[in-house]
Amino acid sequence: MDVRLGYVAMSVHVTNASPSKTMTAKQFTGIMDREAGLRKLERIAQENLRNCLRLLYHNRAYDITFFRLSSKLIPLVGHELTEGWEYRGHLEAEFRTLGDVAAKDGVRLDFHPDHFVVLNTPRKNVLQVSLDTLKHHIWMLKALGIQPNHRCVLHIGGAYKDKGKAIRQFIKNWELVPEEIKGSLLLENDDKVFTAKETLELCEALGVPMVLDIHHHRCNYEENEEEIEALLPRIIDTWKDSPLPVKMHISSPRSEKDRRSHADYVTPEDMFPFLRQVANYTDQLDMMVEAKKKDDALFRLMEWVNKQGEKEQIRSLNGASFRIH
DNA sequence: ACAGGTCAAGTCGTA
DNA sequence: TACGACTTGACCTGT
Repeated sequence: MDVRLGYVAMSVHVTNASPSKTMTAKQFTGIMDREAGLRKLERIAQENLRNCLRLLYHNRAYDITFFRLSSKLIPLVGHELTEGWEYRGHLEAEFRTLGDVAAKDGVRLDFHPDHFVVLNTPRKNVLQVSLDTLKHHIWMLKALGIQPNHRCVLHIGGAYKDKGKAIRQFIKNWELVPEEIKGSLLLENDDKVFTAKETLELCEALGVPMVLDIHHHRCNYEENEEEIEALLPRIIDTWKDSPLPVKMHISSPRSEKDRRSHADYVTPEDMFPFLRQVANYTDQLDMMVEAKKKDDALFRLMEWVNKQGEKEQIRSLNGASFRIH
């Protein structure tokens, strides 16, 4: 199986290159001239996009071809204070440049809209805002020149004291989700509420590919649930109609006491034995490394591959990719 | 330069 | 009904 590693949003090696610079609503309100405020937001967004471009050049230099974009590229977009803001024309050129570089390098880009996007909410207004946020993500993907299919990862959402009911609410709300948004989505198991098995069953019912987060699974599974390997063929099968390789998430626990939080680095023992299991079911995998040390965690894993890999029958391909037998 | 508090958004537990 | 925790980087304020 060929594995390609990716990292999330920002680099610890490229400094002063945040893609998530922002302005608070309070600051925005304090600017007397609203138009001047909007121009400032546009300048911040342009800076974020230029920083993303620097990250893509960094990725190019190290053969990293899998990357999650920040969902905070455009500050205050979707907030009621900026209603009617015509930001698109001001940012199209930057998005196109980014998309061109990513396409040239064969980079897989995706988003993980944050936890305010909740598709199984019983509140109409929350659903509406969530859908608006997703529409905005689809606009960004198109501005990058990317087909929006299977690019936005979400969790199922809240439990609302009854997980069965919460799943039924998801399916009910799904009817209200525009087709284009449905097609852009992926669902991921979370670390507190919905287990891998529950997420898988929903994905199968809706025809949505599933992103398995193995760390979340280790934090959250039913006692009587089958081993993860029993679910792997079905998880991988949810990708059969996708143009993209299967994607999973990996991280290590911060500490024994705080097992849910992400550690600085990924412990090889947390990853490679698991990859061997996955390799029984697919020959290609994109693995998103969710570690505090971002790209440095990825470099450390590749160092391990280069040093220890041979005796484990793991061979470095180029940059952040390797082959596991 | 640095430490500590605050920030749009949702959900959940507690009071 | 209201509030802090959750979690996170960025930014502000005070020193």
